[in-house]
Amino acid sequence: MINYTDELRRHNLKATPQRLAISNALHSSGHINIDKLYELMLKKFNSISLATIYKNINLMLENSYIQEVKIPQNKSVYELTKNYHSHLVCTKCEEVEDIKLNMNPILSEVNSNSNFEISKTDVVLSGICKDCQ
Amino acid sequence: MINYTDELRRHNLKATPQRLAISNALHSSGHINIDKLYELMLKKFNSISLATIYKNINLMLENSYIQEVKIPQNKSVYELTKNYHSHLVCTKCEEVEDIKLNMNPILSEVNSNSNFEISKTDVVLSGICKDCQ
DNA sequence: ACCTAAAGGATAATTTTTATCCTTTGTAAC
DNA sequence: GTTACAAAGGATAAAAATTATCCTTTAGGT
Ligand SMILES: [Mn+2]
Ligand SMILES: [Mn+2]
Ligand SMILES: [Zn+2]
Ligand SMILES: [Zn+2]
Repeated sequence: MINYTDELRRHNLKATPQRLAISNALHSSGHINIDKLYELMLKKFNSISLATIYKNINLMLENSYIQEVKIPQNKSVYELTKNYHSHLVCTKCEEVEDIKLNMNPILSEVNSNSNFEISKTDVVLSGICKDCQ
Repeated sequence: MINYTDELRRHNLKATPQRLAISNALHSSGHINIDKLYELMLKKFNSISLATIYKNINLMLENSYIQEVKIPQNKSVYELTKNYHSHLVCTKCEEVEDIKLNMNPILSEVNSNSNFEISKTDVVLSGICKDCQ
């Protein structure tokens, strides 16, 4: 149970109990979609509003406290902002893993092939995870 | 104005006028989202139903006639299925370009770092396109 | 302790997507 | 070319997802 009060404030977000709980849910799940997050939050706050979830997710995204990861053929998942990394998505169990990949080969390839100035790379690799094979 | 009759049938899709028009819209735009596609189609069929657009996009996806590309912070775009490639997205003009990238460096990196069996890679590079810089 | 802008909850409204139902049509068999 | 029929289109209702509104509560600064 990490205390995210300071981290929230650093992103100009008031440290409400709901936000602290969302932070911990994101931390312990790693990556989670809106519906699952709402389910989890209902266990802690039996009358939390779905609107509160949406409002917070959107505000946290605006303030870069969290990031959205778009998953092929599935709902987006959200995670606490961390150092740049790519994602592995298991098509069986739907689990999302972080993986640190060196993007230099790709970035230099783009550089030599086009005049595009890249500012962000989103890489999602789909397949079967260790546990599912 | 390419005739997509055979290509549609190859994917077990009846060649209706609406589907032929959708095919051509996808071909000439390269990548297009649902709303823009609907706008374009309305010009050709002034009474086409939005439901027809959705039904066809979903069926075409199921039959692998088209592919969805999830764009960070934006709506998904759709394209006719072609050989594997990655995407460049301009954050200014929103244009989506295809780019052929060699994924081997990444695939081998994953192989040495984990037991994940990759079957598909989705790479979206965001930045500023040639025309916008 | 007090003040106030911001956040939460309840819920309405809006937007997005899917389902339904009836009419029309693409296409295969004759 | 005609026929037959499953499939597709259009209109629209329904459902699902997301956002807005409004009033109450509260976090955090003074
Ligand atoms: Mn991650
Ligand atoms: Mn493409
Ligand atoms: Zn798995
Ligand atoms: Zn551009």
